[in-house]
Amino acid sequence: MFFRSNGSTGLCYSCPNRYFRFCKSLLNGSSTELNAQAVKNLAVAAKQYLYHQGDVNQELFVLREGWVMLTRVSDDGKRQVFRSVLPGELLGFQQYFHGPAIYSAIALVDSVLCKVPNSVEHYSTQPELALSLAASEACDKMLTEMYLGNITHRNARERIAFMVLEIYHRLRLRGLNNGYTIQFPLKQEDIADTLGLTAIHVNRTLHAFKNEGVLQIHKHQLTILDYEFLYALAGSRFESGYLNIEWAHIKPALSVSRL
Amino acid sequence: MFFRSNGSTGLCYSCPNRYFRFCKSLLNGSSTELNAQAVKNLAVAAKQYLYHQGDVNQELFVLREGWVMLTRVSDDGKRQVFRSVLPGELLGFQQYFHGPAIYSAIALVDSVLCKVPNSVEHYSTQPELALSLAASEACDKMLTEMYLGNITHRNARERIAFMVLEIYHRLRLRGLNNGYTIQFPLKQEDIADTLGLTAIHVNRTLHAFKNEGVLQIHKHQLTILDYEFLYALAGSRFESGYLNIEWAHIKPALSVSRL
DNA sequence: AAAAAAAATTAATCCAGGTTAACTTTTTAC
DNA sequence: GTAAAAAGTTAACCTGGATTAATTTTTTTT
Repeated sequence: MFFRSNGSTGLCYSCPNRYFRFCKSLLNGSSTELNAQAVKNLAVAAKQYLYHQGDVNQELFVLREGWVMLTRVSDDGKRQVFRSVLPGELLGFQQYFHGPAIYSAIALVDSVLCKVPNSVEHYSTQPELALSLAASEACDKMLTEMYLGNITHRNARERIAFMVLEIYHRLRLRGLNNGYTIQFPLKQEDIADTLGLTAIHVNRTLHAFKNEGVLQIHKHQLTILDYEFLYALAGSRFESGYLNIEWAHIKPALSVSRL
Repeated sequence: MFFRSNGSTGLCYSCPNRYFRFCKSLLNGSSTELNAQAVKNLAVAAKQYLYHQGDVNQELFVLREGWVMLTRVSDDGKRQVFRSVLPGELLGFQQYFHGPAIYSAIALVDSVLCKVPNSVEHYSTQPELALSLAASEACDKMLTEMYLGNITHRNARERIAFMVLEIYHRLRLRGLNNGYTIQFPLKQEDIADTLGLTAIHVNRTLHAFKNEGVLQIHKHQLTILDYEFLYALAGSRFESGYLNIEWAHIKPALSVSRL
């Protein structure tokens, strides 16, 4: 990991994430010194932890590029995967600044993060930023609630269909798809620990999907072969389109056109 | 439902929830006109909906007294229970003000809510309030994540043990317990729809707990008979005590003493 | 390029919790 | 106070996904 200041080069002004809510608030801030100019970049190599559960004094980051996974091992030794953090999303906010982290953050591919100012004083002078933070937390909460709804009362095929579509759509809104193909660094065990299944059953299900011509994963590339089928399996979870409320309002052009 | 203004009577100043973070911020606000004085009370009878999924222009509330449950029926007809809202907690915030609600809010017992100011302009003049909002969302997110972790990879007994302890502790922090007994308006079907079980299996499990002298529910009163046993079942979820981080910091005296 | 480690694959067996179908008790409505 | 509806209870049977165990493929390290 290394830090590089963004102050003089003003990387924010050409960042592909600059239209995402929190970044926009940073750039719109009345005091550039406390906002975009104060952002520092941080490179993290694949498989490196950004921080570990229990760490204190953690910073607030926006993922600039790459893929970060939030995960936690509980006392009974079981591992829970909370979610993936995709470019433009915040990570590291906690209700109490500098309290211990409840989960670890690991970069699954080479990633670049932006460390952003995070102090009560800072937010006091930038109320819009504090509100963006609340919106970001509300968005994460909604995503978590969707997963909760997906996992309670739905079977393995439906869960996996949901997860694949959810991630596909989140990447597509960022233009990070190539048709129906996306980069997909999650292992089968990661999928299992996200959905409350065993890696073995995830394997069985993915294999069935491949045989049925629904979906295939090969060398960290995921291709959706039968979108309609997946949608029919997972669809009722997307009904109100609340998955992408935030992004849709920010990058409307991207959210519908490109495929 | 009826509204009553809080302005002249200043109900906030004697409210038992006034030390909870969001309310404290309201009371601390520089402009009392825009804060505590602007709060309006709203009474909702048991079994009445406060709002329905899909409703737009919903307001932001703090639950003053009572019990509100957040629930949603998805396209496939299945019902998901998200969580219970207990006194002092916020409900109704969404990333986009006045966007459609993703779930319904129903009062399970006669309840009183406080409608609080909720507009961009308002938060702009009260950055501390916006930050409290972010903290509240982060707290909800954490609770949802805990449930997600509880439900993935844990069996029915453990899930129910967790849920009972979680709710018991949240009530106890508010002094809303009577020893090991609490008011418990949730039906077995509500528990099932929260935990991803069937009502029948919840019934079986609760019955077993009763026979084992662990726990009993009778006439909407829940009594924990063997706390240690429940804790051993659900315990590893409480390990870092992050359940009550927010409250512990605000009402430390209550959180440990009374039982 | 070889060795070691990690991840994916496959099969056999088993059980926690779902499903269906009564039936009983409690609560609500009139 | 009675009827109707809702909630809780119980039992029999069944299945989706867990468990265990072994093997193959891929990735990483040296």
